[in-house]
Amino acid sequence: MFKKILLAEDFQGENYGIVETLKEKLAIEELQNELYCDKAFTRLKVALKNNDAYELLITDLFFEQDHVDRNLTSGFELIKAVRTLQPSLKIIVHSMENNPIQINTLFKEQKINGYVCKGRNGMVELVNAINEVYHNRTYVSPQLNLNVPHNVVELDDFDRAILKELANGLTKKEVSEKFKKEKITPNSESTIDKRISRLYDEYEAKNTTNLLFKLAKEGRI
Amino acid sequence: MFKKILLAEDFQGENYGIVETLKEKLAIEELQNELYCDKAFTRLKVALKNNDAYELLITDLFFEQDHVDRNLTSGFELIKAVRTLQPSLKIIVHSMENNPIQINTLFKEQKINGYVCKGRNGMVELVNAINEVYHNRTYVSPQLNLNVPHNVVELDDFDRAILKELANGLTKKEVSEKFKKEKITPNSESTIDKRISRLYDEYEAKNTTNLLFKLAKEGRI
DNA sequence: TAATCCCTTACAGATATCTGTAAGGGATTG
DNA sequence: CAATCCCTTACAGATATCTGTAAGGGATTA
Repeated sequence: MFKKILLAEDFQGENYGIVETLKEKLAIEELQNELYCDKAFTRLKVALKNNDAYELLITDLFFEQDHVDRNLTSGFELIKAVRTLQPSLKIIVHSMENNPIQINTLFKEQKINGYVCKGRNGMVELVNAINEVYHNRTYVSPQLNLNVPHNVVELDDFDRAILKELANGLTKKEVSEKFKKEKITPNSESTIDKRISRLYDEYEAKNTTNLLFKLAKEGRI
Repeated sequence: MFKKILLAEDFQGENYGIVETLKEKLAIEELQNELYCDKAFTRLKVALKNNDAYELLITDLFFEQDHVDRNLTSGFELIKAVRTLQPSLKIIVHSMENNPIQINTLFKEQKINGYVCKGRNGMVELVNAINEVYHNRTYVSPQLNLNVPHNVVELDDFDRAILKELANGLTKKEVSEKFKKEKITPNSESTIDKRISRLYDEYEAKNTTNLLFKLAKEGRI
């Protein structure tokens, strides 16, 4: 079994519940926990430097902001940072997120090893996930159906850049001007128009408001 | 200290974390926990019938749906039901909800005794809350300021009706026409315009897209 | 090399949005 | 009763949105 595990989870109750569960069900020699992404990252970094690297990271995706300044603000960012630091680290995500697209992306782009939904069976699943991942298999909560090829058209960086500004209430003209100022290309109003129109088709949206609302609800932006 | 406490919390990890914390920090003779509202309610009912009533209920507000049929689907409903069953029961709510209006309503209308936000300090606060409530005082997580609803202006039914249609991509003219057809008043394009403009002020939104996006992200619609 | 495709851009016209002004009516208040 | 407030509605003008057409350029392919 894993000898050294790090847990990143900002809810104190959940954090404690996981620690106690893992102590009880699995014989983990070293099990540390952190409430902040930055602290978790520092731990991983120091351990690696001391040739005593962690073998498994269990992390939440959403971390609430409080008075503490932070660099890494979410599990997504933590995972991304970890992957450049210690690419071989096993990662299990434990979160409320249930959007198959987001989760699929984590498996595909960040090569995470397991995904467990918080819920009524969360601890049982987490223990199973750790066992599976230890044996180099992946684990996904059974209630999730990741096979949704559907009309999944991925947003690219340009799409996201446009959508971000529109979400903030800029007009297309303002978006165009901002892109020109920031040397983002393409940047003509016309091209931006075209891109958005294409997204209307892809996401079956009727107008900008409808598009942004749908994407926000689906957790894509 | 309380002799008999019931916990209603659907996340297994959080549930376990709370139980272990209370076992460790407080000497509770009887501490039961349930993952479903209905089961919690049944427990309360049976205990009351046997003249062995619970003294405190700690409950979450949101309970995820799964394959199990359910009658009570949320902490709100559980609390409402409890108040007709056992009006004197002390209640502490432990949830992610941070909308002051919702929480204020719980204090005012349901006479809950404490409110603790899930978070990095959740367990410490929960223990404090239990102590306070035991001494007949109320407890509210310090990060919540219930007296300053700030920019929190509640949406009324008319607002919601308009926003729902805009989110679905209807134009204001179409919304007006739909309202006329469905005998929803007021329904002139002008009044709908005015309402939305008021919401721009209240939520500091720049246009419809920005407004809908903000509200969607805040989970208000 | 020529044909083709797709992206970028410009422009234009029909709608839609947003912000004023203003009139009328119901409810409240002095 | 009159003054006042607020809601509803109409209307108008300046912008913004959305959808076409079309021209030019780079990349791919026959």
